[in-house]
Amino acid sequence: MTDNDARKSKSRRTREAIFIAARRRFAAHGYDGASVRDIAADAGIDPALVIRYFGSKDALFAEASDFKLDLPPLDSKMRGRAGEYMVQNFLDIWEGPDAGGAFTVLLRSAASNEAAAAKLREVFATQVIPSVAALAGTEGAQQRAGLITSHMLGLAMSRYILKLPPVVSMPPEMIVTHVGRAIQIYLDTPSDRL
Amino acid sequence: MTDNDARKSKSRRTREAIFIAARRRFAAHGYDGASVRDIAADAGIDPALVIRYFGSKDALFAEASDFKLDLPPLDSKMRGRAGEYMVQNFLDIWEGPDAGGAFTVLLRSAASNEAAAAKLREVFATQVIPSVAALAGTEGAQQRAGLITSHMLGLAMSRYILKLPPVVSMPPEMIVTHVGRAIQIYLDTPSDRL
DNA sequence: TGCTTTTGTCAACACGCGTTGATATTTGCT
DNA sequence: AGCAAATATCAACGCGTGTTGACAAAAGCA
Repeated sequence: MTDNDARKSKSRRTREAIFIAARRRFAAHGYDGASVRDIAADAGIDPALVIRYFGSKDALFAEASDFKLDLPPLDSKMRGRAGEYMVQNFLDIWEGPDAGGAFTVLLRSAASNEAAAAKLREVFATQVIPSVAALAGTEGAQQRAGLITSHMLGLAMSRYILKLPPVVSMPPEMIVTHVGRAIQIYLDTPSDRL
Repeated sequence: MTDNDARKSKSRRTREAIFIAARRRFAAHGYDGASVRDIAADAGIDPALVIRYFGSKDALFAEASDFKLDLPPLDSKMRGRAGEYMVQNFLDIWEGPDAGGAFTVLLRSAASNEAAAAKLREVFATQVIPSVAALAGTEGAQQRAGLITSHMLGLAMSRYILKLPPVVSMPPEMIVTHVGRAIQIYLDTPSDRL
């Protein structure tokens, strides 16, 4: 047991164990496919504790699928390369140490779970659209964001959820180059030509 | 009861009623969310009949999610506009009279159901890749198909499954124009620059 | 040491699920 | 009409689910 762990109260540590197990299970099997009993088993505790710590399976899922995109602000120098930059950032998030994080949880369940879908729509409205607006102007930001998200979401689905073989084995640079270019076009298209 | 119906044996009609109800339920709620009892209720019959006619829920789902893309062959004249053409075709399928068909069933469940995901991968391998190869050559067809599918799949997710408002309300021509152009680029990029 | 609060276990509940076999009803044929 | 086959109903099974409340062990504090 590390010092770090020792400093945490026991309750905090089990709560975290449950949370981590839940995120992994939800990310791998979706909301329906991950049972409270499975999560409890992974965390090494009794199923009843899951409920005691989080109130309900729904509440646990809500917490496990909560996240912020916080796209780092764009350096003005790379205007014109914002597309590539966004895709690179996207890959970093999905393939970084926190893979299988809240985003995976959300996307895995959103297609068959209305609550998850609603949360995803909210993320889109409150985080994606404003980002795009800051980058390419308010006018037509919703359409731009819609087109960009269509591509990014499909990329995530193909590569991380459905695991289509050619998409899985594509080198990151290739994705950055080509998808980046497509997104750049969506950013650069003048509003009156949308 | 129409003549058409009258000609069908009673068993055939109930089988079809079950099938239609199943496709609707699966398309709307996914594999887990659609229960045999729900489907039976929609079809106006006993749950046991569902099993007697289809063997199991799995088998019913397999049948309800089976489909062929059969993209119409490209007229050589519209080479150079193949991207727009593909997107137009895509929209026709999704928004035509058979909306909520097998494709919706599959996509709605693929994220949280491995069998559905496998079937989607199979469609991609046996129908999408060859189509792209016929259009842009064998070389790099897998990567091209991967990039194109990333965009198309994401469009389907955004517009029909998750229903992101800006994407839902986009006029078809706008989608055809912009997404079509992105796909055209994926088709036109020389193999050695992939 | 004793008492209180925290943390965890256990058994059980009510429910919905897919599926089954026995039984009833309807249909088609002679 | 009467028998046989096709079609549909019903009740029940075993199972897994989320959740609950009663109880047990552990920890913190006087």
